[in-house]
Amino acid sequence: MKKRADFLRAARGIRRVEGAVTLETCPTPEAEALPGRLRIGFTASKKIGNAVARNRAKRRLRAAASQVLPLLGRGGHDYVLVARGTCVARPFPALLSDITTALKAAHKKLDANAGEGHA
RNA sequence: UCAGAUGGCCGGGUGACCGCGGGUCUCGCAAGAGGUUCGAGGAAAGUCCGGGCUCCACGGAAAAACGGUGCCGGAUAACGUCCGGCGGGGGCGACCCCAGGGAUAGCGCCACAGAAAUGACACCGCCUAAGACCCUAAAGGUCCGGCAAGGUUGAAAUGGUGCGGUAAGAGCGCACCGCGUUCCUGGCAACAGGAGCGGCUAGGCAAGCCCCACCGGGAGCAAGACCAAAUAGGGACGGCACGUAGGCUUUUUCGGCCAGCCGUCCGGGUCGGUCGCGUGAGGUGUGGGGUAACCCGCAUCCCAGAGGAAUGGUCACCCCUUCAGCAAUGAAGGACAGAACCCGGCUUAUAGGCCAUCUGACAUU
RNA sequence: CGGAGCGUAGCUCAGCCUGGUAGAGCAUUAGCUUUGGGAGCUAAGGGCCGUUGGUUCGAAUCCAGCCGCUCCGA
Repeated sequence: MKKRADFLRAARGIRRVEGAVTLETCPTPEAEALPGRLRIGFTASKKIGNAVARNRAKRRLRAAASQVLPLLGRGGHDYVLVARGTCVARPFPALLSDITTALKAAHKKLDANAGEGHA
């Protein structure tokens, strides 16, 4: 994801804080959606540090997401990973587990919401 | 062995996989794909100095104002930097620290204390020799005076110590030290040493104002150069409208100028783009000069560069640190920090480690 | 990129230029006043002057280096 509007829409969706990351997700809008495709974005604010630290945080998140999301991600959804303060110092396996648990929790909540909607 | 001093260097290593930015080659109409190569630092930081580069101003320049520098010599493109000396201070020593010109150009300040804080002074004191007086046998007392040794204060008191000298004293005289000055010797010089003279007249503060010498024109890569949309506006040429409507020429007539529409061309500027932009006060090796900073010759290499964004991630083994453990081993961690026009310095941050030279103490031979 | 200014008591500021004693208001504490509180009056406590060096006999003050903050110009 590149556009600011996409990030804002995801921020209004489901939020889940876990360890060194914040996960935000929502369904991809109809106009942008392709069957089976999920979209992902990364955010690192100035709280993380200078440009080097921010970029490193985003790179680590990108590396971790490329391992986790092909297994657990759902098509037709947008995901935003926000780096938190300890993201650069966090061990890589811990980062992976953070994203995994955040994803599972978010999906559970998503299913519950969908159930209510249908009922 | 312990404790130090100085100078220099490194700032994790190797391999595998997956990525990112620039250049280049191939394929492709293009989007892009693939190959190949390069891709952070000693401080890239703070922006405290100096320079290159670019534009502006200017007759070479000089002066005023303002700011800066401040022992001497050298290095350098230049510097407030560096090197070597000198002087002062600290340390047993290796060595370290110093904004270190001028206080007889002038102004100003020196709290409290103290008699007195600078055209020095006389509180406690010291002395009665000479002069006058009282009493007189003498001693003594008073006046007129002389003195600054001793005491007290303070950061600092017109130099210090000793001897002579004296009524008591005083550079009053002498010796040594300090200070000033003249000459001689050594040194490029700062300065050092020696001799003579002055007798002390010259307290401290210039990181108070100031004086003297030297330096500085101003701005900064968002500098600056080039290419160049749409729209609005400007100019030139041609055509249309053609004597009606508008403005100016004080008013009216005449006349003149401006103003309308269309087309072509031109130039300026905005959005945007390109260059500036890395062959350089360059790196490495080597030979030479110099005590050194540094300089010269030869060979060789091309070595980041963007839009603010790239220069990384993961794993394995090794290295180091901490913790646990008898050990095997296990766990946790790996400094300060990230180019943006460039270079020379300064300053500040920095886990840990390596090398060289030197000093002191102790022990052994 | 270039320049200017400010850090002093819990808070807001003087004092710095021209160096020797850090002070004011609010706040705090105690007492008086009031039936009690507020207001008022009186008194007290509270500061290594941002930090590290230097100059000086002596530094909040002068000088330099850092740290933090604010403002201005391009």
